[in-house]
Amino acid sequence: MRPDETTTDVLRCTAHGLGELPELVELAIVLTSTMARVAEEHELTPMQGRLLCGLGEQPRRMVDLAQSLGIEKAALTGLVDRAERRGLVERTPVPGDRRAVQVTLTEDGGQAMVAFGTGVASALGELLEPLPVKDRATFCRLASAVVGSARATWDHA
Amino acid sequence: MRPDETTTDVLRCTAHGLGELPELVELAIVLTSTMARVAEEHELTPMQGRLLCGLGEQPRRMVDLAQSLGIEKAALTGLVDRAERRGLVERTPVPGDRRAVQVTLTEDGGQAMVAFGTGVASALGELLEPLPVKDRATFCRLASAVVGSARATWDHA
DNA sequence: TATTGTTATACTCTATAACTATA
DNA sequence: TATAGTTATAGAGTATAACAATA
Repeated sequence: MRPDETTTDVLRCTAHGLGELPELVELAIVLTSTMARVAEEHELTPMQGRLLCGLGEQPRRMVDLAQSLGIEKAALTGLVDRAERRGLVERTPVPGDRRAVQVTLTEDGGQAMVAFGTGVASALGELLEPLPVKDRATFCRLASAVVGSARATWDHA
Repeated sequence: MRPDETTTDVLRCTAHGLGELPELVELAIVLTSTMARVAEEHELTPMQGRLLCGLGEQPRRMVDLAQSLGIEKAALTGLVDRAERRGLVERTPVPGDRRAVQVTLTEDGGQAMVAFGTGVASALGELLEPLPVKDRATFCRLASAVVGSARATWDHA
């Protein structure tokens, strides 16, 4: 099922004077739904997609991954359990610290990761396609600026 | 817990030639996290926030709401059950169709809806604050265009 | 027969608290 | 003591399938 507008209705009422912010709410929903659709096409949950992408570069420890994904380590335990059960990732020991474990991509997981990544990039590309070429770059640049300042704020707090 | 980058890593590897699309993935995460944070500040789940906003204008029927939110009607039953248990909404009969029910905001639900909507608008406003004034409008305009074309595509399919 | 909504069931994602093992 | 990770528990959100009541 695909969402249409809803959350934005109230913003149109309560946020007058605040500009076109409701568009950002819809944008969040469109982007999130798009990624969820791509994940589903590859038989992944959105969170599994993010997990695989987090392992694209190299194995990561649980603490590290939990932080990257913005979830508690206990939640990650379950996430990795399920991904492991599906043959996407493996837990391996970390040399030099017998408390820790590394999570690594399996062969299948690596393929799923690449397929998902490619699919997301392609789907987002299609989303921008209707825009004039010049606007696409502008939009990405501004998106990047917003993300950057948001992260800067969070890191301070 | 707040997420940092992760999903975008693989895109940087697999999506070369596709431009700055990874920024859009991060943007989705930043926007979604921001709305989740605001919901939490008002003791709502993100989905409850969306539900309340969907009822801001007038009562809605279950089928209608499920469609707006992009979930199955059975899932909406549970969502409304929990919201009703918290005193945010009520189920009332629809005159003229004894199969249907309307969902309406309670007094509390209405206040929560306005508070949440205001909070979201304010939080999104802060997110744009670091941008030059001119860029803010541009960003919202482009966001609106992306959303519009995405919805147009979905409506066709 | 078709539509509206609920119930039953199962799974994913999440948090908190308590625990084990290692540093 | 502090850190890494798991287990236990509880709750939210979701889908599918089967169902009841009404149109």
